[in-house]
Amino acid sequence: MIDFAPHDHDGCIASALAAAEEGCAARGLRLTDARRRVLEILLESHRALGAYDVLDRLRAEGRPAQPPLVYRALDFLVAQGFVHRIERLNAFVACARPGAEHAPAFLICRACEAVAEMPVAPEEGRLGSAARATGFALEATTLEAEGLCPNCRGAVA
Amino acid sequence: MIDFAPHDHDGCIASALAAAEEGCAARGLRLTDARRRVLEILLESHRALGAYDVLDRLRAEGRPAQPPLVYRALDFLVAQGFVHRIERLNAFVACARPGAEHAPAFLICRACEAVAEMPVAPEEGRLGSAARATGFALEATTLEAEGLCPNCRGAVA
DNA sequence: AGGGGAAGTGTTATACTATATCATCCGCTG
DNA sequence: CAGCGGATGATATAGTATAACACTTCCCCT
Ligand SMILES: [Zn+2]
Ligand SMILES: [Zn+2]
Ligand SMILES: [Zn+2]
Ligand SMILES: [Zn+2]
Repeated sequence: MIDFAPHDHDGCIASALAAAEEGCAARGLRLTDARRRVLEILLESHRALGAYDVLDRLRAEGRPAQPPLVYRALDFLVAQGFVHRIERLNAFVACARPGAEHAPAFLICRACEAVAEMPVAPEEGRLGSAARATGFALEATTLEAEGLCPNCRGAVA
Repeated sequence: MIDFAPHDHDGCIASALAAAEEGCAARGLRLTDARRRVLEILLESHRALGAYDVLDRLRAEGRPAQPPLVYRALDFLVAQGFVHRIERLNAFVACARPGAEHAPAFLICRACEAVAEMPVAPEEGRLGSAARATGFALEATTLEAEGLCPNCRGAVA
C-alpha cells in the first residue's frame, strides 16, 4: 500500500503470502502454520495490530494460544521482513513490499488507524549525513509519522 | 548535546533548567517540585531513562512516589518540549535544545545507551513530500536511529 | 479574609506489553 | 529408529502505562 487509496486487497494479500513462502523457501526457513496465520491476520487490514489483538483473533477462531506463540511468530516475521513493528503504537503491520530490500517509513492515521508504508531511504537523509559527521555507525532507523490520512481529513471536524 | 563529545555538562544542566523555568513562566505554567526533580534526574545523563528508572531514583532519595506521579510529570515535560520520548526504548530523555522550536531526531548507541539529539526537519525530507503527495496531514514525526556511537565503535570488537 | 474553581498530587487498583523458563513435540538426517 | 535442532505448549513473571477517585494547593475574585 503506497498510499491510502483503495486497491485490490485480495491480490495484495495473496502476493504478500506468496512472497513470504518464497522468502522462507529461499532461506531454508519454515513458514509454519502459526507464523502463516499471524501473517494472514495482519494482512487482513492495513492497520497495526497489537500482539494481544492478534492473540485474541487466534483464540476467536478456536486456536488456543498464549502470548509467547504470538511474540515468537511476530519476531520471526519481523526478522524476515514480512512484518514491521510500529514503535509509536507498540504494534505490528504486514509489510507492503515483502521481498524487496527497503528501509520503510510509516504514515499513521490517528483517526482510522490505517498505516501506509512509504519507500524512503533514511540513511540518505539528513540523519544519515549527521550520523556520518559524528562518526555514528547507523544500524537501524525508525521513521514514523502520525497525522490524518486523506480519507479522515475531510471526515473529522 | 549535538554529538557524543564531552562538554560542559554542568552548564548543560543549568541552561536546560533555566530554559524550563522560563518556558513555564512565559506560558503561565508551573514547574512544580515533582516536575523539576524528574527533569533534573533526566538531565543527569544524556541517556534515556524508563519511567520506572526515574521512579526508582525518586524513591532512592527518600521521596515516596507512585507511577502516576512520574508519568504525569513526564507527560507535562514532554508536552512542553523539555523532554522527548524515545519510542524505540519506551524511555525518556531531556531535550538538548529546550526553548527552541525543533523536530528532533535521535541517535541511540546500543552499547553505552547514550542518546544524541540531532537537529533535523523531517517534514522537509522525503517523508514530507510523500505525505504531501498523498494528502496526508503530518502532525508528529518520530525519527530514531540505533547503532554504535563513535566512542563505542572502537571499544566493541 | 473567605469562597470557589482549576490544577496538581496521593493512593489504590488494574490494564497492557513483553519475556523467562522448562517441558514437549515435530521434522529431518544419518 | 536414534538423535538433533527448531518449533510449540504452558506457566509464571517482568516491564510499561493508565483509570479512578479522594484530597490538597494555588490562584483569582469578591
Ligand atoms: Zn491491501
Ligand atoms: Zn484515516
Ligand atoms: Zn550535557
Ligand atoms: Zn556509545
